[in-house]
Amino acid sequence: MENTLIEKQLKAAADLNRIKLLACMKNGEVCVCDFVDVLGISQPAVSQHLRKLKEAGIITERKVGTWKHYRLVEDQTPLMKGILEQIQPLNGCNCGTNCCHVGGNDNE
Amino acid sequence: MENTLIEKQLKAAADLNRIKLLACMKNGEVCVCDFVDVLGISQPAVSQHLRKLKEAGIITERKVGTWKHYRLVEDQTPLMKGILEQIQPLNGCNCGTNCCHVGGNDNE
DNA sequence: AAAATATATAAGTAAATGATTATATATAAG
DNA sequence: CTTATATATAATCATTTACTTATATATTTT
Repeated sequence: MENTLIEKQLKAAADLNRIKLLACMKNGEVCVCDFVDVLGISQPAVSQHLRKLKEAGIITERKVGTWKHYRLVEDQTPLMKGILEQIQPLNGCNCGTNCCHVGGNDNE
Repeated sequence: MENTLIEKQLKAAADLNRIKLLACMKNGEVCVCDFVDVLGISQPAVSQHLRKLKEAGIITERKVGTWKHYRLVEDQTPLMKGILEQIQPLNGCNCGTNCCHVGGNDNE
């Protein structure tokens, strides 16, 4: 893996809010609205963090109606595998439990 | 390992110049003057990068007369072990070969 | 002791970053 | 078709960062 990709992924991971986003996604898909509650920052701020993680190839997205579900990509680089192993999963933030569309959960 | 240490070490590693410093030190001790040539930045800039790596607990130093030799700490955190594995060693920058005191090498 | 050398610290600056508010887009619901 | 909802983008701003030059400290050499 070349140094520039290493740098890009390290930069993407080197932020406490983005670490928390990754910690959330260790349990599965999460939608944007959940992250807003978890991080206590504005929706656009969350959106921008997610974009940075996506551009580094760490996460991917899936559109579900109006919502967007984000998750870790399946084949992480060796670098990200190692980093993700060290991040403790964060519960209570995935769509299944407290998503914006609780009571009408459309995960299958 | 708690998230704040993870963040600190990721931030310390998430810079191309500091990645190169780490790549140099994979081969052993390096002194500051060597880094100046390798990175093409000023001596104070190098000094500041090294301080950041030191404050994150990634490297340590040893004083040798007027010089200071820097090296990776022996017991890296699991996080840093993983990251360092992905950084390719960079040759031609350690004290043994082109140090400021070539011809009077005092490594033992 | 004075001069030279290696490194660190301080002060200042430009660029990058992470937040905000405002707005745009897209889908869903009435 | 209008309104509401979820997310993204744009514009702006404050903070942090990475550099520079200037200076301080410590050691060695003369």
